[in-house]
Amino acid sequence: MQSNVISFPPTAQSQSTCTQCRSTNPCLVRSLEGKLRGEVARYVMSGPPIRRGEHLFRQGEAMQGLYMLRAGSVKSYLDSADGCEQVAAFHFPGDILGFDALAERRHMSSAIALETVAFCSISYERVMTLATSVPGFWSALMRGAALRINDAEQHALLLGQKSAPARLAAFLLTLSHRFSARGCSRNEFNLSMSRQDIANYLAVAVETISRLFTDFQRQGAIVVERRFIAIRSRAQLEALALDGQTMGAMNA
Amino acid sequence: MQSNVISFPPTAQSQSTCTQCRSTNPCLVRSLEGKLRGEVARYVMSGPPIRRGEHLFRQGEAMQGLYMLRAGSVKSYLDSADGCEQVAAFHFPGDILGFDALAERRHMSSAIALETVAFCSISYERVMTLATSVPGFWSALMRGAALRINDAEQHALLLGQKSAPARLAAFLLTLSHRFSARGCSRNEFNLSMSRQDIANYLAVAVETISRLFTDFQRQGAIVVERRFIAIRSRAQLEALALDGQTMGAMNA
DNA sequence: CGCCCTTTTGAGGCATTTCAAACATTGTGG
DNA sequence: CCACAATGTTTGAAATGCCTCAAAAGGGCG
Repeated sequence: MQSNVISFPPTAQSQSTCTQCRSTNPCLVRSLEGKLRGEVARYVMSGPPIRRGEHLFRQGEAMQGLYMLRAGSVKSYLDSADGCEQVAAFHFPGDILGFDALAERRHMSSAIALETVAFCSISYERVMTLATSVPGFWSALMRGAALRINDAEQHALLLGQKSAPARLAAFLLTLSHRFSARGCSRNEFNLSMSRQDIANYLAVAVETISRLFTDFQRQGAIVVERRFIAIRSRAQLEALALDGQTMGAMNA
Repeated sequence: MQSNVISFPPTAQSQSTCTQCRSTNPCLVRSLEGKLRGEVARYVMSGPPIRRGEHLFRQGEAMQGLYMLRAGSVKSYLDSADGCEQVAAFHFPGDILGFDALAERRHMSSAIALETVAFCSISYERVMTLATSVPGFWSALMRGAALRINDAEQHALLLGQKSAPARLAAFLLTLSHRFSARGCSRNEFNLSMSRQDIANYLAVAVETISRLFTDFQRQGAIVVERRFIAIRSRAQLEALALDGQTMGAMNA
């Protein structure tokens, strides 16, 4: 698959597009108070969109800054020493990417566009400056990082405690929730990721995903047609998602 | 298991113990420059130690602040809707806990002491204040959060891409690394967690952990005696850790 | 229109789990 | 200090969910 490396948006004072931004998606800048918003907006860069298969950043690269998704969707994944890949998360408009690089100033994961993606960015230096000068900006960032932690921990819970059917059901419900939070239908949506991506994220074989989709449909819980998903019976899906798995898994 | 709820250290101006602290472990405060250190140290509270089985905080509780481990070890875990538990991480001296609560101001996971634990804490309000007033404090915190993200993502990779033997081998190597980074032997150490905890963290059955320990020992890679572990052949362990698992898992 | 990649479907195999039962360890009260 | 209970650990044998392999069907795109 083609994967051009995307150059970071120019650091020169390219005009911030925040003032003209018509996006209705959640946004780090827009969440700030009016006066502070302008302060931050000055440093938000907006580069050209990137297309499917292009990387926002790659594991091992030096950190440039943080990225804010404005449109499209992104998959982030890790490469292990032995060449395996693990999809860590899917990102949608309003999500902030790049926290993984804040410890070592170097990306510990890669992020690739699943479809054409528009995004904004703030350089690491600006982030540092703004964090201590603009009240609210720091906590907004910290909140973003905390959300990523929560999401990653939930991911581990999913992989560790749920059966394959429960993982897929929970995945669909999570997507539904995220879409509805962005003003989209919570019962009908299109998947921007392939079956392969879903399989990897859920740590099951592609064939299993395929079989489960048809099973779920046969049960009347959903309707699947290629990448289109319609939730027919949320209750049924929720029941499927609760089916624990294997081992007792009790501790503490 | 008894699990008394530990009250948060008094918010009254109890003297910070930072100045008298003799700990040689990594520390958020000690990592700051001399002058700033004093500024932060004023707000670091030190409560009484808690014993094995007592909680630092519980999932769902309102966030009080952040905790810095000074001695002992802690296990953090998530409860899912259907009563399953998933161990998310093990924490050792120098680690910061509580980031999981920064998004909702409410803990999304629980933390329980595996042995007697000494810790310091900073209230949420102080964290907010210090973050914008003390240069370096913000980035130190952010770094802590980023480390937690990296760790959680590695955890998902482990669960998603490795066979049971590879998971255990990788786990032992990670422990070895963390202990050596704290000045302890990297080849001999005592596990502070039970087989059950390890099994849950690695998402395999307890019996499997038990069998693997004896296998590893039989292969000459390690010596196990109760909770004591000695690494005999690091190379062999590393080979075991690399054994990928199941499915091709290629994407991007 | 044909090649290529993704998705689907089927059959068999295997790593791990589950179940069952000894065994060791720790803590407790007499 | 020793039985006793409770918990944690080990070991064996059988069961199973999911993977692997194999191959066909379906779409997208040059």
